[in-house]
Amino acid sequence: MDIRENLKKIDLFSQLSDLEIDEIASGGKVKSYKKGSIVFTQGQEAIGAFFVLEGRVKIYKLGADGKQHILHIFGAGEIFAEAAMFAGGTYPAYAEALQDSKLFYWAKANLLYLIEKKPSLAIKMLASQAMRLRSFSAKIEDLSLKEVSARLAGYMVDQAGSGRKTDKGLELKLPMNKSQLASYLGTIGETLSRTLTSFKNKGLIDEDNNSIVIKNLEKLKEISQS
Amino acid sequence: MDIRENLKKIDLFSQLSDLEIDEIASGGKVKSYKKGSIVFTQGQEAIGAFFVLEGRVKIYKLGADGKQHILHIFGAGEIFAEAAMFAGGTYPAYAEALQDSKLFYWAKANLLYLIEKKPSLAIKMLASQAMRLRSFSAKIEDLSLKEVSARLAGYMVDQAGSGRKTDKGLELKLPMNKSQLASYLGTIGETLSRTLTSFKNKGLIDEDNNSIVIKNLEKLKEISQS
DNA sequence: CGCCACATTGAAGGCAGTCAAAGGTGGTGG
DNA sequence: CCACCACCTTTGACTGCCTTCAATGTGGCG
Repeated sequence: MDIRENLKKIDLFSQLSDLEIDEIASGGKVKSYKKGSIVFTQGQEAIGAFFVLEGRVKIYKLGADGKQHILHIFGAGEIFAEAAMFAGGTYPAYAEALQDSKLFYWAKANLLYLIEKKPSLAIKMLASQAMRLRSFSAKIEDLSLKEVSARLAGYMVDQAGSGRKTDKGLELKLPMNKSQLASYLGTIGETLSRTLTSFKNKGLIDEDNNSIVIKNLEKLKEISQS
Repeated sequence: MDIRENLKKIDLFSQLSDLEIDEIASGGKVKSYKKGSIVFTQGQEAIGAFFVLEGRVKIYKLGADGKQHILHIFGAGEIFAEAAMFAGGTYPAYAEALQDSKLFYWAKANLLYLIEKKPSLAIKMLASQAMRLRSFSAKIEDLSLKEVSARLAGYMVDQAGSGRKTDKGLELKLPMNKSQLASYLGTIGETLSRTLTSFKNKGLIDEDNNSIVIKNLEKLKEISQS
Protein backbone atom coordinates (compact mmCIF):
# COMPACT_ATOMS: atom_id res chain seq x y z
CA MET A 1 0.00 0.00 0.00
CA ASP A 2 1.19 3.48 -0.76
CA ILE A 3 1.31 5.53 2.38
CA ARG A 4 1.20 8.83 0.55
CA GLU A 5 -2.10 7.96 -1.04
CA ASN A 6 -3.56 7.18 2.36
CA LEU A 7 -2.29 10.34 3.94
CA LYS A 8 -3.82 12.42 1.19
CA LYS A 9 -7.19 10.91 1.89
CA ILE A 10 -7.35 12.29 5.38
CA ASP A 11 -9.05 15.59 5.61
CA LEU A 12 -6.31 17.17 7.66
CA PHE A 13 -3.72 16.72 4.96
CA SER A 14 -5.84 16.96 1.86
CA GLN A 15 -4.70 20.42 0.93
CA LEU A 16 -1.00 19.72 1.15
CA SER A 17 1.28 19.37 -1.84
CA ASP A 18 2.89 16.07 -2.79
CA LEU A 19 6.16 17.36 -1.51
CA GLU A 20 4.72 18.15 1.88
CA ILE A 21 3.04 14.78 2.00
CA ASP A 22 6.40 13.21 1.35
CA GLU A 23 7.80 15.13 4.23
CA ILE A 24 5.10 13.89 6.57
CA ALA A 25 5.43 10.34 5.36
CA SER A 26 9.15 10.29 5.84
CA GLY A 27 8.78 11.67 9.33
CA GLY A 28 7.00 8.60 10.63
CA LYS A 29 6.75 4.88 10.18
CA VAL A 30 4.26 2.08 9.76
CA LYS A 31 3.60 -0.21 12.69
CA SER A 32 1.54 -3.38 12.68
CA TYR A 33 -0.59 -4.63 15.55
CA LYS A 34 -2.30 -7.98 15.96
CA LYS A 35 -5.89 -8.09 17.09
CA GLY A 36 -6.07 -7.54 20.83
CA SER A 37 -2.60 -6.09 21.17
CA ILE A 38 -2.01 -2.86 23.03
CA VAL A 39 -0.91 0.25 21.13
CA PHE A 40 -0.29 2.25 24.26
CA THR A 41 -1.38 2.20 27.87
CA GLN A 42 -2.73 4.85 30.16
CA GLY A 43 0.11 6.63 31.93
CA GLN A 44 2.65 5.95 29.20
CA GLU A 45 4.50 9.02 28.00
CA ALA A 46 2.74 10.60 25.03
CA ILE A 47 5.44 11.14 22.49
CA GLY A 48 3.57 10.74 19.26
CA ALA A 49 0.36 10.47 17.31
CA PHE A 50 -1.13 7.71 15.18
CA PHE A 51 -2.99 7.44 11.92
CA VAL A 52 -5.04 4.37 11.08
CA LEU A 53 -4.06 2.86 7.75
CA GLU A 54 -6.05 -0.35 8.20
CA GLY A 55 -8.08 -1.92 10.95
CA ARG A 56 -9.71 -0.47 14.01
CA VAL A 57 -8.42 0.81 17.32
CA LYS A 58 -10.37 1.13 20.52
CA ILE A 59 -9.62 3.88 23.04
CA TYR A 60 -10.79 3.14 26.54
CA LYS A 61 -10.30 3.90 30.18
CA LEU A 62 -10.19 1.46 33.04
CA GLY A 63 -12.16 1.94 36.24
CA ALA A 64 -10.85 0.93 39.65
CA ASP A 65 -12.74 -2.36 39.45
CA GLY A 66 -11.30 -3.17 36.03
CA LYS A 67 -14.45 -2.21 34.20
CA GLN A 68 -13.63 -0.41 31.01
CA HIS A 69 -15.36 2.47 29.31
CA ILE A 70 -14.84 2.87 25.59
CA LEU A 71 -14.32 6.50 24.63
CA HIS A 72 -13.89 6.06 20.94
CA ILE A 73 -13.23 3.62 18.16
CA PHE A 74 -11.06 4.85 15.32
CA GLY A 75 -11.15 3.33 11.85
CA ALA A 76 -9.11 3.73 8.69
CA GLY A 77 -8.39 7.35 7.81
CA GLU A 78 -8.54 8.74 11.32
CA ILE A 79 -5.87 10.28 13.50
CA PHE A 80 -5.74 9.69 17.21
CA ALA A 81 -3.63 10.47 20.27
CA GLU A 82 -2.56 13.79 18.82
CA ALA A 83 -4.44 15.56 21.59
CA ALA A 84 -2.50 13.71 24.26
CA MET A 85 0.67 14.57 22.41
CA PHE A 86 -0.11 18.27 22.41
CA ALA A 87 -1.22 18.26 26.01
CA GLY A 88 2.09 16.72 26.92
CA GLY A 89 2.61 14.30 29.75
CA THR A 90 1.11 10.86 29.45
CA TYR A 91 -1.64 9.16 27.49
CA PRO A 92 -4.89 9.43 29.45
CA ALA A 93 -6.35 6.17 28.15
CA TYR A 94 -5.58 2.80 26.67
CA ALA A 95 -5.47 1.99 22.97
CA GLU A 96 -6.00 -1.53 21.73
CA ALA A 97 -6.28 -2.98 18.23
CA LEU A 98 -9.72 -4.48 17.69
CA GLN A 99 -8.53 -6.22 14.55
CA ASP A 100 -5.18 -6.80 12.92
CA SER A 101 -4.25 -3.19 12.16
CA LYS A 102 -1.64 -1.09 10.45
CA LEU A 103 -0.94 2.28 11.99
CA PHE A 104 1.25 5.14 10.92
CA TYR A 105 3.19 6.70 13.74
CA TRP A 106 4.68 10.19 14.04
CA ALA A 107 7.02 11.45 16.65
CA LYS A 108 5.94 14.71 18.25
CA ALA A 109 8.69 16.84 16.73
CA ASN A 110 7.67 16.07 13.18
CA LEU A 111 4.10 17.17 13.60
CA LEU A 112 5.14 20.32 15.41
CA TYR A 113 7.58 21.18 12.67
CA LEU A 114 4.87 20.73 10.12
CA ILE A 115 2.46 23.00 11.91
CA GLU A 116 5.05 25.72 12.21
CA LYS A 117 5.43 25.66 8.48
CA LYS A 118 1.78 25.37 7.60
CA PRO A 119 -0.57 27.41 9.79
CA SER A 120 -3.63 26.39 7.82
CA LEU A 121 -2.94 22.87 8.94
CA ALA A 122 -3.05 24.09 12.52
CA ILE A 123 -6.43 25.64 11.94
CA LYS A 124 -7.72 22.40 10.50
CA MET A 125 -6.41 20.51 13.48
CA LEU A 126 -8.01 23.01 15.81
CA ALA A 127 -11.30 22.48 14.05
CA SER A 128 -10.94 18.74 14.23
CA GLN A 129 -10.22 18.86 17.95
CA ALA A 130 -13.14 21.20 18.41
CA MET A 131 -15.41 18.65 16.78
CA ARG A 132 -14.14 16.03 19.12
CA LEU A 133 -14.72 18.32 22.07
CA ARG A 134 -18.25 18.77 20.87
CA SER A 135 -18.89 15.06 20.60
CA PHE A 136 -17.46 14.57 24.07
CA SER A 137 -19.66 17.21 25.58
CA ALA A 138 -22.66 15.65 23.88
CA LYS A 139 -21.67 12.41 25.49
CA ILE A 140 -21.40 14.01 28.91
CA GLU A 141 -24.85 15.41 28.40
CA ASP A 142 -26.17 11.99 27.44
CA LEU A 143 -24.60 10.20 30.34
CA SER A 144 -25.86 12.60 32.96
CA LEU A 145 -29.21 13.47 31.52
CA LYS A 146 -30.50 10.46 29.65
CA GLU A 147 -31.31 6.87 30.36
CA VAL A 148 -29.97 3.88 28.51
CA SER A 149 -32.86 3.51 26.07
CA ALA A 150 -32.40 7.12 24.98
CA ARG A 151 -28.66 6.68 24.57
CA LEU A 152 -29.08 3.51 22.55
CA ALA A 153 -31.74 5.10 20.35
CA GLY A 154 -29.46 8.09 19.89
CA TYR A 155 -26.60 5.88 18.86
CA MET A 156 -28.71 4.16 16.24
CA VAL A 157 -30.01 7.46 14.91
CA ASP A 158 -26.43 8.72 14.65
CA GLN A 159 -25.35 5.64 12.76
CA ALA A 160 -28.39 5.63 10.51
CA GLY A 161 -26.53 7.80 8.03
CA SER A 162 -23.97 5.09 7.35
CA GLY A 163 -26.53 2.29 7.21
CA ARG A 164 -27.55 0.29 4.18
CA LYS A 165 -31.08 0.39 2.83
CA THR A 166 -32.85 -2.94 2.45
CA ASP A 167 -36.47 -3.83 1.83
CA LYS A 168 -36.96 -4.42 5.55
CA GLY A 169 -35.50 -1.11 6.64
CA LEU A 170 -32.17 0.51 7.36
CA GLU A 171 -29.51 -2.04 8.16
CA LEU A 172 -26.74 -1.16 10.61
CA LYS A 173 -23.66 -3.27 10.98
CA LEU A 174 -22.22 -2.93 14.48
CA PRO A 175 -18.52 -2.05 14.45
CA MET A 176 -18.00 -3.89 17.72
CA ASN A 177 -19.56 -6.64 19.74
CA LYS A 178 -22.47 -5.90 22.03
CA SER A 179 -20.52 -5.84 25.27
CA GLN A 180 -18.30 -3.19 23.80
CA LEU A 181 -21.22 -1.21 22.50
CA ALA A 182 -22.67 -1.36 25.99
CA SER A 183 -19.45 0.03 27.38
CA TYR A 184 -19.45 2.78 24.79
CA LEU A 185 -22.97 3.71 25.84
CA GLY A 186 -21.99 3.75 29.49
CA THR A 187 -23.82 0.61 30.49
CA ILE A 188 -23.28 -3.17 30.57
CA GLY A 189 -24.08 -6.05 28.30
CA GLU A 190 -27.13 -7.31 30.16
CA THR A 191 -28.86 -3.96 30.16
CA LEU A 192 -28.13 -3.41 26.50
CA SER A 193 -29.53 -6.83 25.69
CA ARG A 194 -32.73 -6.06 27.58
CA THR A 195 -33.11 -2.68 25.95
CA LEU A 196 -32.62 -4.13 22.49
CA THR A 197 -35.23 -6.76 23.25
CA SER A 198 -37.68 -4.11 24.37
CA PHE A 199 -37.09 -2.17 21.14
CA LYS A 200 -37.70 -5.35 19.18
CA ASN A 201 -40.95 -5.99 21.04
CA LYS A 202 -42.11 -2.51 20.21
CA GLY A 203 -41.40 -3.15 16.54
CA LEU A 204 -38.79 -0.43 16.29
CA ILE A 205 -35.95 -2.65 15.17
CA ASP A 206 -35.11 -6.20 14.17
CA GLU A 207 -31.96 -8.19 14.53
CA ASP A 208 -30.46 -10.13 11.71
CA ASN A 209 -27.27 -12.02 12.27
CA ASN A 210 -24.91 -9.38 13.54
CA SER A 211 -26.86 -6.44 12.19
CA ILE A 212 -29.62 -4.24 13.45
CA VAL A 213 -32.46 -3.35 11.12
CA ILE A 214 -34.15 -0.07 11.88
CA LYS A 215 -37.86 -0.26 11.18
CA ASN A 216 -39.05 2.98 12.75
CA LEU A 217 -36.44 5.72 12.67
CA GLU A 218 -38.87 8.46 13.66
CA LYS A 219 -39.84 6.75 16.87
CA LEU A 220 -36.20 6.15 17.69
CA LYS A 221 -35.50 9.85 17.25
CA GLU A 222 -38.28 10.61 19.69
CA ILE A 223 -36.91 8.19 22.26
CA SER A 224 -33.42 9.55 21.88
CA GLN A 225 -34.64 12.97 22.93
CA SER A 226 -36.67 11.98 25.93
CA MET B 1 -8.75 48.46 33.43
CA ASP B 2 -6.16 48.07 30.72
CA ILE B 3 -7.16 45.32 28.37
CA ARG B 4 -3.67 44.77 27.10
CA GLU B 5 -2.44 43.95 30.57
CA ASN B 6 -5.18 41.39 30.95
CA LEU B 7 -4.51 39.78 27.63
CA LYS B 8 -0.86 39.42 28.44
CA LYS B 9 -1.70 37.50 31.57
CA ILE B 10 -3.34 34.70 29.72
CA ASP B 11 -1.03 31.88 28.91
CA LEU B 12 -2.05 31.72 25.27
CA PHE B 13 -0.84 35.22 24.56
CA SER B 14 1.98 35.54 27.02
CA GLN B 15 4.72 35.22 24.45
CA LEU B 16 3.41 37.83 22.05
CA SER B 17 4.93 41.25 21.60
CA ASP B 18 3.18 44.44 22.69
CA LEU B 19 2.47 45.22 19.11
CA GLU B 20 0.77 41.92 18.56
CA ILE B 21 -1.22 42.33 21.74
CA ASP B 22 -2.40 45.66 20.45
CA GLU B 23 -3.53 43.96 17.31
CA ILE B 24 -5.54 41.43 19.24
CA ALA B 25 -7.03 44.02 21.52
CA SER B 26 -8.13 46.23 18.68
CA GLY B 27 -9.74 43.27 16.94
CA GLY B 28 -12.34 42.77 19.63
CA LYS B 29 -14.37 44.65 22.16
CA VAL B 30 -15.43 44.58 25.78
CA LYS B 31 -18.93 43.51 26.63
CA SER B 32 -20.63 43.67 30.01
CA TYR B 33 -23.14 41.17 31.34
CA LYS B 34 -25.33 41.38 34.41
CA LYS B 35 -25.57 38.42 36.74
CA GLY B 36 -27.93 35.86 35.24
CA SER B 37 -27.85 37.26 31.74
CA ILE B 38 -27.21 35.01 28.76
CA VAL B 39 -23.98 35.37 26.79
CA PHE B 40 -25.10 32.99 24.06
CA THR B 41 -27.57 30.18 23.66
CA GLN B 42 -27.28 26.71 22.29
CA GLY B 43 -27.97 26.70 18.57
CA GLN B 44 -26.85 30.27 18.05
CA GLU B 45 -24.32 30.71 15.29
CA ALA B 46 -20.78 30.55 16.65
CA ILE B 47 -19.08 33.58 15.23
CA GLY B 48 -16.62 34.46 17.93
CA ALA B 49 -14.76 33.62 21.09
CA PHE B 50 -14.72 35.20 24.57
CA PHE B 51 -12.14 36.00 27.17
CA VAL B 52 -13.15 36.62 30.79
CA LEU B 53 -11.87 39.95 32.11
CA GLU B 54 -13.92 39.89 35.29
CA GLY B 55 -16.59 37.68 36.78
CA ARG B 56 -17.57 34.10 36.05
CA VAL B 57 -19.43 32.42 33.24
CA LYS B 58 -21.21 29.10 33.37
CA ILE B 59 -21.40 26.81 30.35
CA TYR B 60 -24.25 24.34 30.43
CA LYS B 61 -26.50 22.17 28.37
CA LEU B 62 -30.23 21.75 28.72
CA GLY B 63 -31.92 18.36 28.70
CA ALA B 64 -35.30 17.73 27.15
CA ASP B 65 -37.00 18.17 30.52
CA GLY B 66 -35.24 21.47 31.18
CA LYS B 67 -32.71 19.97 33.54
CA GLN B 68 -29.32 21.55 33.04
CA HIS B 69 -25.88 20.05 33.21
CA ILE B 70 -22.98 22.37 33.88
CA LEU B 71 -20.01 21.55 31.69
CA HIS B 72 -17.63 24.19 32.87
CA ILE B 73 -17.31 27.41 34.80
CA PHE B 74 -14.82 29.93 33.44
CA GLY B 75 -13.27 32.63 35.58
CA ALA B 76 -11.07 35.64 34.95
CA GLY B 77 -8.20 34.93 32.57
CA GLU B 78 -9.82 32.09 30.67
CA ILE B 79 -10.92 31.83 27.06
CA PHE B 80 -14.06 30.01 26.06
CA ALA B 81 -16.19 29.23 23.01
CA GLU B 82 -13.15 29.22 20.78
CA ALA B 83 -13.67 25.53 20.15
CA ALA B 84 -17.21 26.10 18.91
CA MET B 85 -15.89 28.84 16.72
CA PHE B 86 -13.33 26.59 15.10
CA ALA B 87 -15.76 23.75 14.69
CA GLY B 88 -18.07 26.13 12.86
CA GLY B 89 -21.82 25.98 12.95
CA THR B 90 -23.56 26.77 16.19
CA TYR B 91 -22.71 26.92 19.88
CA PRO B 92 -23.35 23.52 21.42
CA ALA B 93 -24.27 24.88 24.84
CA TYR B 94 -25.53 27.85 26.79
CA ALA B 95 -23.36 30.48 28.45
CA GLU B 96 -24.65 32.54 31.34
CA ALA B 97 -22.96 35.09 33.61
CA LEU B 98 -22.91 33.84 37.19
CA GLN B 99 -21.98 37.32 38.40
CA ASP B 100 -21.79 40.72 36.85
CA SER B 101 -19.05 40.08 34.31
CA LYS B 102 -16.89 41.80 31.73
CA LEU B 103 -15.95 39.76 28.70
CA PHE B 104 -13.71 40.47 25.78
CA TYR B 105 -15.13 39.35 22.48
CA TRP B 106 -13.35 38.49 19.23
CA ALA B 107 -14.90 37.89 15.88
CA LYS B 108 -13.75 34.70 14.21
CA ALA B 109 -11.76 36.36 11.43
CA ASN B 110 -9.47 38.15 13.85
CA LEU B 111 -8.41 35.06 15.67
CA LEU B 112 -7.88 33.16 12.43
CA TYR B 113 -5.75 35.96 11.06
CA LEU B 114 -3.67 35.91 14.18
CA ILE B 115 -3.06 32.19 14.00
CA GLU B 116 -1.98 32.42 10.39
CA LYS B 117 0.64 34.89 11.42
CA LYS B 118 1.80 33.16 14.57
CA PRO B 119 1.98 29.36 14.35
CA SER B 120 3.31 29.02 17.88
CA LEU B 121 0.04 30.49 19.04
CA ALA B 122 -1.75 27.71 17.18
CA ILE B 123 0.33 25.11 18.94
CA LYS B 124 -0.51 26.66 22.29
CA MET B 125 -4.17 26.62 21.42
CA LEU B 126 -3.92 23.01 20.33
CA ALA B 127 -2.37 22.16 23.65
CA SER B 128 -5.04 24.05 25.53
CA GLN B 129 -7.80 22.28 23.66
CA ALA B 130 -6.08 19.00 24.26
CA MET B 131 -6.15 19.68 27.99
CA ARG B 132 -9.82 20.37 27.78
CA LEU B 133 -10.39 17.16 25.86
CA ARG B 134 -8.56 15.36 28.59
CA SER B 135 -10.69 16.83 31.33
CA PHE B 136 -13.82 15.97 29.39
CA SER B 137 -12.79 12.40 28.93
CA ALA B 138 -12.03 12.18 32.62
CA LYS B 139 -15.52 13.43 33.25
CA ILE B 140 -17.04 10.84 30.93
CA GLU B 141 -15.12 8.22 32.80
CA ASP B 142 -16.42 9.52 36.10
CA LEU B 143 -20.01 9.70 35.01
CA SER B 144 -20.15 6.23 33.60
CA LEU B 145 -17.92 4.42 36.02
CA LYS B 146 -18.29 6.08 39.37
CA GLU B 147 -21.04 6.85 41.82
CA VAL B 148 -21.85 10.24 43.27
CA SER B 149 -19.80 9.86 46.44
CA ALA B 150 -16.72 9.08 44.35
CA ARG B 151 -17.33 12.03 42.05
CA LEU B 152 -17.80 14.40 44.95
CA ALA B 153 -14.69 13.11 46.69
CA GLY B 154 -12.81 13.48 43.43
CA TYR B 155 -13.95 17.04 43.06
CA MET B 156 -12.75 17.94 46.53
CA VAL B 157 -9.41 16.24 45.98
CA ASP B 158 -9.01 18.19 42.73
CA GLN B 159 -9.79 21.45 44.44
CA ALA B 160 -7.62 20.71 47.44
CA GLY B 161 -4.70 22.37 45.72
CA SER B 162 -6.38 25.74 45.73
CA GLY B 163 -7.66 25.45 49.29
CA ARG B 164 -6.53 27.42 52.30
CA LYS B 165 -4.85 25.74 55.25
CA THR B 166 -6.43 26.32 58.65
CA ASP B 167 -5.95 24.66 62.02
CA LYS B 168 -9.03 22.52 61.37
CA GLY B 169 -7.93 21.32 57.95
CA LEU B 170 -7.98 22.39 54.35
CA GLU B 171 -10.68 24.93 53.66
CA LEU B 172 -12.39 24.98 50.26
CA LYS B 173 -14.55 27.85 49.16
CA LEU B 174 -17.14 26.67 46.65
CA PRO B 175 -17.17 28.76 43.48
CA MET B 176 -20.89 28.10 43.02
CA ASN B 177 -23.91 27.19 45.06
CA LYS B 178 -24.61 23.60 45.91
CA SER B 179 -27.32 23.03 43.35
CA GLN B 180 -24.91 24.08 40.67
CA LEU B 181 -22.14 21.94 42.06
CA ALA B 182 -24.59 19.05 41.96
CA SER B 183 -25.29 19.75 38.32
CA TYR B 184 -21.58 19.93 37.60
CA LEU B 185 -21.13 16.54 39.22
CA GLY B 186 -23.97 15.09 37.20
CA THR B 187 -26.43 14.76 40.04
CA ILE B 188 -29.05 16.86 41.82
CA GLY B 189 -29.10 19.01 44.93
CA GLU B 190 -30.81 16.54 47.22
CA THR B 191 -28.36 13.77 46.49
CA LEU B 192 -25.39 16.08 46.93
CA SER B 193 -26.75 17.21 50.26
CA ARG B 194 -27.13 13.63 51.46
CA THR B 195 -23.66 12.71 50.29
CA LEU B 196 -22.12 15.69 52.06
CA THR B 197 -23.96 14.74 55.23
CA SER B 198 -22.67 11.20 55.02
CA PHE B 199 -19.10 12.52 54.60
CA LYS B 200 -19.62 14.73 57.64
CA ASN B 201 -20.88 11.80 59.69
CA LYS B 202 -17.80 9.84 58.75
CA GLY B 203 -15.61 12.70 59.94
CA LEU B 204 -14.09 13.29 56.52
CA ILE B 205 -15.18 16.89 56.18
CA ASP B 206 -16.88 19.71 58.03
CA GLU B 207 -18.95 22.57 56.81
CA ASP B 208 -18.36 26.11 57.89
CA ASN B 209 -20.52 28.84 56.53
CA ASN B 210 -20.18 28.44 52.80
CA SER B 211 -16.94 26.52 52.94
CA ILE B 212 -15.97 22.90 53.17
CA VAL B 213 -13.20 21.88 55.52
CA ILE B 214 -11.37 18.75 54.51
CA LYS B 215 -10.34 16.76 57.54
CA ASN B 216 -9.22 13.55 55.92
CA LEU B 217 -7.82 14.03 52.45
CA GLU B 218 -6.37 10.54 52.25
CA LYS B 219 -9.68 8.87 52.81
CA LEU B 220 -11.30 11.13 50.23
CA LYS B 221 -8.68 10.09 47.70
CA GLU B 222 -9.55 6.49 48.40
CA ILE B 223 -13.24 7.08 47.93
CA SER B 224 -12.67 9.01 44.72
CA GLN B 225 -11.03 5.98 43.20
CA SER B 226 -13.58 3.38 44.17
C1' DC C 1 -17.33 -33.30 20.96
C1' DG C 2 -16.11 -29.98 24.37
C1' DC C 3 -14.30 -25.57 25.32
C1' DC C 4 -14.74 -20.64 25.35
C1' DA C 5 -16.53 -16.19 24.49
C1' DC C 6 -20.52 -13.87 23.92
C1' DA C 7 -25.54 -13.23 24.48
C1' DT C 8 -29.85 -13.75 26.69
C1' DT C 9 -33.02 -14.11 30.55
C1' DG C 10 -34.43 -14.14 35.43
C1' DA C 11 -34.40 -12.62 40.29
C1' DA C 12 -32.91 -9.51 43.82
C1' DG C 13 -31.04 -5.45 45.68
C1' DG C 14 -29.13 -0.68 45.79
C1' DC C 15 -28.17 3.88 44.32
C1' DA C 16 -30.04 7.84 43.12
C1' DG C 17 -33.90 10.58 41.23
C1' DT C 18 -38.70 12.46 42.19
C1' DC C 19 -42.00 14.49 45.07
C1' DA C 20 -43.05 16.89 49.12
C1' DA C 21 -42.43 19.54 53.20
C1' DA C 22 -39.88 21.88 56.57
C1' DG C 23 -35.87 24.55 57.90
C1' DG C 24 -32.47 28.05 57.06
C1' DT C 25 -30.64 32.48 55.01
C1' DG C 26 -30.28 36.88 52.88
C1' DG C 27 -32.43 40.89 51.00
C1' DT C 28 -36.15 44.30 50.80
C1' DG C 29 -39.26 47.48 52.48
C1' DG C 30 -42.12 49.11 56.00
C1' DC D 1 -35.47 46.34 63.89
C1' DC D 2 -38.66 43.26 62.37
C1' DA D 3 -41.73 41.04 59.09
C1' DC D 4 -42.01 39.08 54.87
C1' DC D 5 -40.63 36.87 50.80
C1' DA D 6 -37.73 34.41 47.65
C1' DC D 7 -34.33 31.16 47.19
C1' DC D 8 -31.48 27.55 48.61
C1' DT D 9 -30.72 23.57 51.48
C1' DT D 10 -31.93 19.71 54.16
C1' DT D 11 -34.57 15.67 55.32
C1' DG D 12 -37.98 11.98 54.59
C1' DA D 13 -40.57 8.49 51.98
C1' DC D 14 -41.12 6.26 47.77
C1' DT D 15 -40.22 4.55 43.20
C1' DG D 16 -37.62 2.84 39.38
C1' DC D 17 -33.79 2.07 36.50
C1' DC D 18 -29.89 -0.29 36.30
C1' DT D 19 -26.30 -3.25 38.17
C1' DT D 20 -25.06 -7.59 40.14
C1' DC D 21 -25.22 -12.41 40.43
C1' DA D 22 -26.46 -16.62 38.43
C1' DA D 23 -28.06 -19.87 35.05
C1' DT D 24 -28.95 -21.15 30.45
C1' DG D 25 -28.47 -20.65 25.35
C1' DT D 26 -25.65 -20.21 21.13
C1' DG D 27 -22.01 -20.09 17.74
C1' DG D 28 -17.14 -20.65 16.44
C1' DC D 29 -13.02 -23.35 16.68
C1' DG D 30 -9.54 -26.60 17.90
